[in-house]
Amino acid sequence: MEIQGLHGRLLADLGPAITSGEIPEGSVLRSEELEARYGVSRTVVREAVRVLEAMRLVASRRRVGTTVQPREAWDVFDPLVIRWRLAGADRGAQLRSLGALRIAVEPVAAGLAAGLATADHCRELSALAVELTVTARSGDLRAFLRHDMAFHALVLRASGNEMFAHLADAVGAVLAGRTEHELMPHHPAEYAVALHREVAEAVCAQDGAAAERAMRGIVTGALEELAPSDPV
Amino acid sequence: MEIQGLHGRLLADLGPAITSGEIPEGSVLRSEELEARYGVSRTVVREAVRVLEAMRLVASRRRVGTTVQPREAWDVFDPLVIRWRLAGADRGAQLRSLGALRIAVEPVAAGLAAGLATADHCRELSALAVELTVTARSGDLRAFLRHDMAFHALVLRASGNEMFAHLADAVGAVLAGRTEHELMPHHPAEYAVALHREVAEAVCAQDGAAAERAMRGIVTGALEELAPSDPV
DNA sequence: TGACCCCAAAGGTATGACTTATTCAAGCCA
DNA sequence: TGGCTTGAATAAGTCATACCTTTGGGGTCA
Repeated sequence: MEIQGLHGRLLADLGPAITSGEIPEGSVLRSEELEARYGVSRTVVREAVRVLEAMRLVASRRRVGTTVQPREAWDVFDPLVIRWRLAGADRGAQLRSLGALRIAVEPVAAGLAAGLATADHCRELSALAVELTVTARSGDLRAFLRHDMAFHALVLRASGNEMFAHLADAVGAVLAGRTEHELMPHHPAEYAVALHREVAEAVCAQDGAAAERAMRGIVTGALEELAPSDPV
Repeated sequence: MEIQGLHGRLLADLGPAITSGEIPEGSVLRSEELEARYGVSRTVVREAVRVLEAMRLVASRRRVGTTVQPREAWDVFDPLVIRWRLAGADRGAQLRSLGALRIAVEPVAAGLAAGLATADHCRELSALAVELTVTARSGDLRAFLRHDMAFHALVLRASGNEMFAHLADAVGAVLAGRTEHELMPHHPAEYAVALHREVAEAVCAQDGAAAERAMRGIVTGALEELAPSDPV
């Protein structure tokens, strides 16, 4: 997944530095300076800058240099930007944003999936619901996480909407981040697991409204656990 | 907005060619060939390719070349990818995807906005609702579109969620595409305009549930007009 | 048949020369 | 004084070329 080559390394260094605020908005990076700092050639610097520019993290102008853009300009849907922000100081804000996005998207995706899911989808979803139940009871958080990610990714894929499907990674990152940061109880709440079973059943029964309702319960519950006060 | 420079021109040429399927999945582009075809230097080709690679439209490998990726790999949230697809053969699929995304996001955004909107937001939203009513009645579709885009963008911004806010352009593109392609009745449906007024009122009254309900009415209605049969 | 090796092909990197746009300031005119 | 023109400095943009590195594929040999 990681971009290879020197420009990839540069990108992996500059990107997080910008999204974390270490290089603040308005900073000016000059090519020559970057060449010297990283000991690479113009070619490499230019390619990395071009990619950052496509993400709207920076903007280069002649005679001025490459300016770090204000955060409102950033392409916050770019997978790399999301990952960098989740790994850095912005983690909290990013998790809240994604939480709201989940609230919006996942219930609708579940509703659509109920109308489109194949028999295979249904089987896999049911199996995952069982796994979730088992691993929640045994307290195996790692396995629970793995199945939880698979469950949500499957629903998003089964929705038949490519944009929803592409949010699977981001949703997975949220779930993973929650577990990594010990924001999960040692045994996942039973009500949440029950809701997952409900989603699976509703999808298999092609009951879109029920699937949507159950999924809405899951995501709103998740956000409340994360930030009880401020649901933005 | 458009990226300047030769690499920008290359990008603006290759991007649409790929998203439209003119250059099909699996095609291999060699740098040398692109240099010749566009009469530009290695530098320029490489920078353009690097950006396309960041969008996951292509992947380059040594000894092989730059391969066009399958559409499932594309970063479908990238603003440029969205624009290119809307402008090309994929227009229909892209509009349906975005329609579903609107159904998911806009009601939630309206609900959040009700809890966060400032007095200024409220004033502007109410003013836009009035404009919508007037221009709908007079049949001035161009002005109606302009205010409609402003209305939805404002709600998304007022939601306080940066990811929602960034969808404003995409939503605007959907609305614009609808008008451009004569998919609108000459006089926008009165029920839709009434729902816009309801959203404005609910947001001003800080009634999140009502705002969400009214907005849901708008977006589901919009999608049904667009594709009565298949709401994916 | 299969394992191994070698080479050519294509991208990756480095570098120097040159071009072009843009800012900033000095100078000029009103 | 104030605004306008002009010119020089600067940093990005482009080009051409040379060389490095990886890797797929074909050929060889056991």
